[in-house]
Amino acid sequence: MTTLVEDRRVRRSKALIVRAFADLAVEKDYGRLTVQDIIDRADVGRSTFYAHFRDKQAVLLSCFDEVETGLAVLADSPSSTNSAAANVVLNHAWEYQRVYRAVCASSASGLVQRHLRQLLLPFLDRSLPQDTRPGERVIAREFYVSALIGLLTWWVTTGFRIDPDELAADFQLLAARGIPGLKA
Amino acid sequence: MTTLVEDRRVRRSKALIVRAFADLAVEKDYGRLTVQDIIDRADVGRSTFYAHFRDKQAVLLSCFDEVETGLAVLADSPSSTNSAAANVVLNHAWEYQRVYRAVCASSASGLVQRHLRQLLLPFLDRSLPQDTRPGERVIAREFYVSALIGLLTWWVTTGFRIDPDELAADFQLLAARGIPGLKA
DNA sequence: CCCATAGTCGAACGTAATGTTCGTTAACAC
DNA sequence: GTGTTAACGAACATTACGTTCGACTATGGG
Repeated sequence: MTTLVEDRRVRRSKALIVRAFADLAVEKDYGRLTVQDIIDRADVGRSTFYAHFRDKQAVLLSCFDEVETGLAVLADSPSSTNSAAANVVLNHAWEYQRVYRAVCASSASGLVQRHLRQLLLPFLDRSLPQDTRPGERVIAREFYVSALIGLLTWWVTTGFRIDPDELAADFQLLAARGIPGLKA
Repeated sequence: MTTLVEDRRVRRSKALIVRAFADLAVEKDYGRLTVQDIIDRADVGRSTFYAHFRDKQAVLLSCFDEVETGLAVLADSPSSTNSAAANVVLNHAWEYQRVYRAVCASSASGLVQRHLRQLLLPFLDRSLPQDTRPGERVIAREFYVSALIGLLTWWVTTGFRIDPDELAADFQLLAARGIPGLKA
C-alpha cells in the first residue's frame, strides 16, 4: 500500500529545489538561470531534480500551486468573506513574500513588462494631474499604466477584434470614472 | 568614409532575423525558443546572427526599439496632440500588429502574467457587477485584473513598503471611482 | 567600370547545459 | 527487521551556445 502523503525525502528534495529556485529567481535573470544553478544551490543530485520537475519552468509553476492553494484557503476563511478581493490577495502576498518575490521578480514576466511600462509611462504622465500627493501619485501611476498594458496585451493576443479608438475610449472612461457598479 | 546608413545586407539580415523571431515568438514558448530556431527560420548563417545580436533577448529588445521610435514619431505628430495617451498607443499597436504580437505573445511576459491572471480573476469576479453588457464587462474585467497584478508586482518588487490593507484600500478606491483629476 | 571594403556563409570547434540511465547506498514506512 | 523507494553520482549522447576562420560576394565610392 502506498502512503497517503509523500515520502519525507521527496518533500525534502522538492522543498530544497523550490527554495533554491525562489532565491535564484530574485538574484539573477530568469532567462539565464539554469537547472544546473538550481541543483547546485539546492545541493541535490541531477537525477533527483528530473525525478520531480521537467525543467525550471515546472519549478516556477509549482510556485503558483503554492500560491493558489494558499489563496483558496484564505478566501474560504471566515475572516475574509467580507473583505474585498484585493484585500485577500495583498494580505496573502504579504504573508508569503518569498514566493511572491520569486514569481514577480522572475523576469519571465519582468522583461517585457518593464519595457512596456517604461515606454508608456511618459505618455500617461501627460494625462495625469500634477497636484496629487506624491504617495498617491505613484500608486495611481502604477495602477494606470498596468491597466493599459493589461488591456493592450489582452487586445493584441485576442486578435485586435475591437476598434482601437473605441477601446481607448472605454479605457479612458474606466480610468477616469472607475468601474461602474463596483463598490468602494 | 563610412556610409551614413547601414549596408543593405545588414538591413536585410537584421530584418530577416527580427521577422523570423516575431513569427516564432507567437508560435512557440519564448523559453524554449532557441537561437538555432531563429537562424533556421531566417535562413541566415550562424555567425551572421551573432554579428548583430548577442542572443535572442537582444532580438526581443530590438522589437521595442521599433515600437519606441514609432511611438515617438506618432506622439509628436500634430494629429495626436489632442488625443489621449491610450489613443496614441492603441492606434500604434493597431498599425504594427506584427511587432506587438511578438512582444505581447512572447511568453517572456506571458507565463507569469497568465497564471496570475487566472489566479486572480475568480476573486475579482465576486466584486464585479453582473448586470453590465457582455462586451463592457470583459473589458472591465481585464482592466481590473491588470491593474491589480501591476500594482501587486510593483509592491512586491519595491519591497512591500506599504501596509497591505492600505494598498488594497487605495486600489479599491481607484478601481471604483477612477483616478482623481483624470479627464475623461 | 573597377576596386577596396565589409558582410555573409559554412564549417569547425570548445564549452556548457540538457535530459537520461544505472548501479550503489541510505532512508523510509510498516 | 525487512522490503521498498528515493537520492546519489558518475557517465553518456545530445543539443545549443558562442566564437573563429578562410573563401566568397554584394555593396557603394570613386
